[in-house]
Amino acid sequence: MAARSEIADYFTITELTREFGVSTRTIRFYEDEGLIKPVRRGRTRLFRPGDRWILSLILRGKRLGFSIAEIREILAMYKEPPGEEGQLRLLVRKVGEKRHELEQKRRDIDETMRELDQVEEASLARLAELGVAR
Amino acid sequence: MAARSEIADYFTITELTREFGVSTRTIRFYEDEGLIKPVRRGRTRLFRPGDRWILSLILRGKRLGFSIAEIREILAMYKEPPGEEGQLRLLVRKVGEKRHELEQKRRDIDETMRELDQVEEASLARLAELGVAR
DNA sequence: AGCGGTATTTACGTAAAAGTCAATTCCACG
DNA sequence: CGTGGAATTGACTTTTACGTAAATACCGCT
Repeated sequence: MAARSEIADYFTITELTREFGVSTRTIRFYEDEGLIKPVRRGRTRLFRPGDRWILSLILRGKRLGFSIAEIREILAMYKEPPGEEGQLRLLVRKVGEKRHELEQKRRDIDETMRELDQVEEASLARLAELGVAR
Repeated sequence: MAARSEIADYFTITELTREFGVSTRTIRFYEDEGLIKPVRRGRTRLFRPGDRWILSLILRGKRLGFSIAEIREILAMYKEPPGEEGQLRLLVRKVGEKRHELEQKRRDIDETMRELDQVEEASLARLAELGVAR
């Protein structure tokens, strides 16, 4: 039973590669970048649920076209809110900016979807013609 | 009046760089990649409205995290639908795949938005506490 | 004819995000 | 105890998407 680490609540790196479809190199890269910090037993990495959660956040960010640097920023927002007022206001502002970016992406998706709909419609219409003609 | 090309309906490369906030290098790169095909007067590029439209599609694709190769595929879908049935069916399938990708991105955006909402809420709550305490 | 400004071409450079490869190291098992 | 399979490390390589610089060309104006 090599698939499951013996002490529960820990994932091995290969479990995560299988679950998320990424390579070990990729996960190690994110660790080198300081995004994930798995604990170690000897030299081998042990990923806790929190690490797994962060990995999923990273991959989600990548799907949305965010760079590692941007993902790092987003992750930073998820830490406990700072105690100081100025930092809090700054955080609120950053959240607002990210929201605008995401709204733009949503508009981009909607437009693209509409265009794809038209492509499909035209194709189906053309197929119908062919079907009738046969 | 160097800003506007004298024969209407044509845009110069710098007009486009200004409008879209990209460099001439970027636009030329997309041309090298075969995505845009401006006409030439001598050696200088003249962009027609269609070229401008394609450029906006490319940049929209980039905002959504698509690679040049993926954008090339999407653009290919926008050409007149093929006449042959097999090609038409293939096109319809590709459109479906892209739609799934976009739907995934939309889910990703929604999740991220929800998390940002929570970050903002927590921050505002913390700010309120500080306000009260002062 | 000369000049300033804009475009083009060619070629090399580079940063981000991994892939690949080789050399260990660590174990659990027979 | 030694061996095969998973993990790690470090170094080098690759791909993508442009940046940047140098040399050259063209265009309208004076």
